[in-house]
Amino acid sequence: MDNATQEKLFAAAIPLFAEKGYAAVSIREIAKAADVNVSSISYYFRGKEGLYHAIIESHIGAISKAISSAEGLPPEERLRHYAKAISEIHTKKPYVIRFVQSELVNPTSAMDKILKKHLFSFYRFLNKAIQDGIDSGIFRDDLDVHHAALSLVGIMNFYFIAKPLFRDFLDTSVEADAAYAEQAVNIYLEGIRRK
Amino acid sequence: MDNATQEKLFAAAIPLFAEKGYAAVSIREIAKAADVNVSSISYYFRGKEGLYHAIIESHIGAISKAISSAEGLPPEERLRHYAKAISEIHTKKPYVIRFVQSELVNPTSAMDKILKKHLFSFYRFLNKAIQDGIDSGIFRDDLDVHHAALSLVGIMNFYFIAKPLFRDFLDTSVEADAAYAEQAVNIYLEGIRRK
DNA sequence: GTCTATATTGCGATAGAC
DNA sequence: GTCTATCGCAATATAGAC
Repeated sequence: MDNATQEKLFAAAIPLFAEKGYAAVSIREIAKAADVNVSSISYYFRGKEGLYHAIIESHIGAISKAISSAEGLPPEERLRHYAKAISEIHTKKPYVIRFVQSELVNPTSAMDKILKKHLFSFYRFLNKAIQDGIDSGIFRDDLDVHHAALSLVGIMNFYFIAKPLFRDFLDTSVEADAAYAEQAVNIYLEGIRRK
Repeated sequence: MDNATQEKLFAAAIPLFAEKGYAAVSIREIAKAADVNVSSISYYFRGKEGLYHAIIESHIGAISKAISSAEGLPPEERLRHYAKAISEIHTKKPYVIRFVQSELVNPTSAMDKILKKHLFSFYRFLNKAIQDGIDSGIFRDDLDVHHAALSLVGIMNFYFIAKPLFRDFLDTSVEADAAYAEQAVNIYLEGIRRK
C-alpha cells in the first residue's frame, strides 16, 4: 500500500467496521472519517466489500503468523505459546477479535472467502497440541479433544471482547491484559492436566 | 402477545436478527419471512427497532430467570448451577448467545437500553461466587476475581458460538452440548481449586 | 387489523470533468 | 488521482383506503 489516500481509508475504516459491523457502516462515513472523497473507495478497493476484505485479510494474517512459530514445541509449551501470542495480538491489533467474533456471530462473505480456512487451521493446531499432550500422558485421557480446543479459545478471547463493557471494573493496561492471559492459560492447563 | 400476526413477526425475526445482525436485516425481509404485510411491523412494534428490542428483552430475561435460582448455594455449586443453566438456555433459546455476543461486539441501542444492566448483574453474580469460594478456602487465593469471572463466561459460551462453523467436526446433539458444559466447568473448577 | 401507495432518506457505485 | 454530480435502488416509515 503505497498511497496516502489508500492508507487513510484503510486506517479510518478499521475502527468503524470493528465497532459497528460491516452492514452498519456506510462508505460516506468512512470517507468522511478518512477525510478523502467517497469515490476513492471504489478507486482503490473496488467498493466497500473490497475495503472490508482487505482489512479482514490483514488482521487474520497477523494471527496466523504469530501462531505458526509454535510448531515443534512440546504440547504444553505449544498451548502457552498460543495463549501468549493471542494476548500479544490483542495489544498489537486491538480490533482483530471484533472482526473474528463479528464474522463468527454474523457472517458476511468474508467468512467463507477469507476467514474459514484460517480458523480451521487454528482449530487443527489446538486439536493436535491437546491430542499430543494426551498421548504423552500430561493431559487427562478422558478429554473430548474438540471440546477442549474450543474451551481454550473461549477462555483466552472473551475477556478481550468484554473489556470495553467492563472497563469501569477492570485495569485496562497492557500489563493487565498479559496478566489475564497468564492466569487464564494457567486455569486451563491445570484443569486438563493429568493428576 | 395475543395476536397471530404479531407472533409470526416475532418468530420470523429471531433467526434473521440472530444470524445477520440488526443492521443487515430489512423489515421487508422480516415481513416476507413472516408472511405478513410490512406495515404491521410499525403497527405492532413501532418499527424495526421496537421489534428488535422486544426480542432482545425476551431472550435476556430467560437467562436472568435461570441464574437467579442459584442464589444461596455454596460457591462451587453456584458456579456449576450457572454452567448448567447456560447450557440449558442454549438448547431452549438457541439464538440467545448470538444476540448477546452481537451486542457485545457491535453494540446497538439495545446494549445501553436493555442488555447492560443484565450483563452487569451476571458479572456481579459470578464475582461474588468466586470471591465466596476464595474466602471459604476452596478456590486459590491468588486469583484475580474479575479475570476469573470473565474466564468462566468465555469457556462456557464460545463453544455455542463456534458450533455452526465446526459442525462437521462436532456432534451437534443436545447431549453433546450438555457434555461440553460439563467438561468445561470441570476444567475451570479444577483450574481455580486450591490445592 | 390489513393493505396499497407513497414520501423521504440514505445507500453503493460510477461517469466524466479537471 | 481527485472531484462533483447523479443514477438507480433499497431502506424505514406512514397516510389513508378498505
